[in-house]
Amino acid sequence: MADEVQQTPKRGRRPGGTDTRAALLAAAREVFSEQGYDGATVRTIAARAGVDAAMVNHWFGGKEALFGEAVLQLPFNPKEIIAHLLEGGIDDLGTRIVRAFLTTWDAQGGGVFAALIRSVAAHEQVADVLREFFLKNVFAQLAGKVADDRPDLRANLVASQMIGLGVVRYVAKFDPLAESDVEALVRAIGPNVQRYLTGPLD
Amino acid sequence: MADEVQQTPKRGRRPGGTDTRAALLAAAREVFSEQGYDGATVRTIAARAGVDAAMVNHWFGGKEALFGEAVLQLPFNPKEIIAHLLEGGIDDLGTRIVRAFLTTWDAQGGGVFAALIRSVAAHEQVADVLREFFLKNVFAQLAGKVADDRPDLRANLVASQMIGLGVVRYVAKFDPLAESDVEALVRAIGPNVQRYLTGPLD
DNA sequence: ATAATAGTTCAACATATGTTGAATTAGCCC
DNA sequence: GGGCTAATTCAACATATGTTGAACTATTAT
Repeated sequence: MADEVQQTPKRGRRPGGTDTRAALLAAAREVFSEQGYDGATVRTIAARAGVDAAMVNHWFGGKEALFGEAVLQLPFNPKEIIAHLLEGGIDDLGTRIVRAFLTTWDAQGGGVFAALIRSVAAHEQVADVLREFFLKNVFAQLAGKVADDRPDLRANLVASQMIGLGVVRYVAKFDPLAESDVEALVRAIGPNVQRYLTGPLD
Repeated sequence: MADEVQQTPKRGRRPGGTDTRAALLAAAREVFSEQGYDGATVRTIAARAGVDAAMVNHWFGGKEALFGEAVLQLPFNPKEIIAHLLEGGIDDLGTRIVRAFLTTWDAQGGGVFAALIRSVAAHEQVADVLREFFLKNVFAQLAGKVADDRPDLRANLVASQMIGLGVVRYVAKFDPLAESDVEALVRAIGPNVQRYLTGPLD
């Protein structure tokens, strides 16, 4: 009598070749982007992926490992980008750095950059990881190409302008900078970056 | 016989004119500086102040209100600083802005700047408050003094370089920039800020 | 087909945290 | 000095969160 329709069973393995791991990674990138490390809960991420929270531990071993795979696995390869930039010579390198920076992060809607900043700000450990990352992937490559005196400082100065640009455009969202089009900002900021690369520092 | 020394009683009102409210404010500034809004727990702040966690609710009504009084009440007056900077004319304003920025935040050991960034990053609301604050106290004053074309964008650009400098020096702590002395950075960064103020933007 | 394995959910645990109310004590006013 | 008020601590609550183990089901291997 009881017309209990056999719904999709709640427990046990799902039918079909579902890729829960990939779904979690995608959801994690989204939620970490929106909420930062602390704000993003395992439950929220799992819900977005349509699976149980326990899957995070099953597939990644925990929240922190998931973060490592989701956010630090950037949606592009910085090493390649920089190598490519350096091929173009150093004369208008500042301009090209700014353009590459903006087009790269704009493509993500700025969310990934904001997530990185949030995580760096919240966790000293994350800051350490990123510092290491910058040193090996960005600064090391730049150092050999810029002017001879104080190349490390020059790389830091470039980083300061780029990070500040990212914070103002993607996190704090100051107008009109947040709404300006890429080429206008390239013209405004590029020459300053160029001075950090090849100009006199005092 | 029992030589039980009468220790300071654990409960009840304390003897002497203790200013618990001020102690909490001081502790809150410290802990928020070190840990950011989420990282700083009410219990940690209260412990640092040497009182019970319930005092936060008693004196401030809750953690959020305490944060508002502790961190947003900056240890200096930005409006005055900027007004003073503008009195010196516009020719080397960029240099003087960088010097004022560094000496101001260096005095706090960089902790207050880091706390602001952490809070902005973690809470959208805090970001709104600060954006408003910047607009009224900083940008509005600058806008009338810089070059005529696109004064708002110029102010944003200056902010981007200053914020980036702060993040690299106080939050991410990239070397050698984090360890450089103030005047070296003034010489390196000042001219770039000056260009944002008075130079051509394209 | 049957057994083994991997994937999945559920419930529960342990911990951390902001908050609250009762109990307790010091200062103040008459 | 006696009562009233404010200050303070303690214990407990409610909630949120990362994690874990048991139970259950689809797939895979034999």
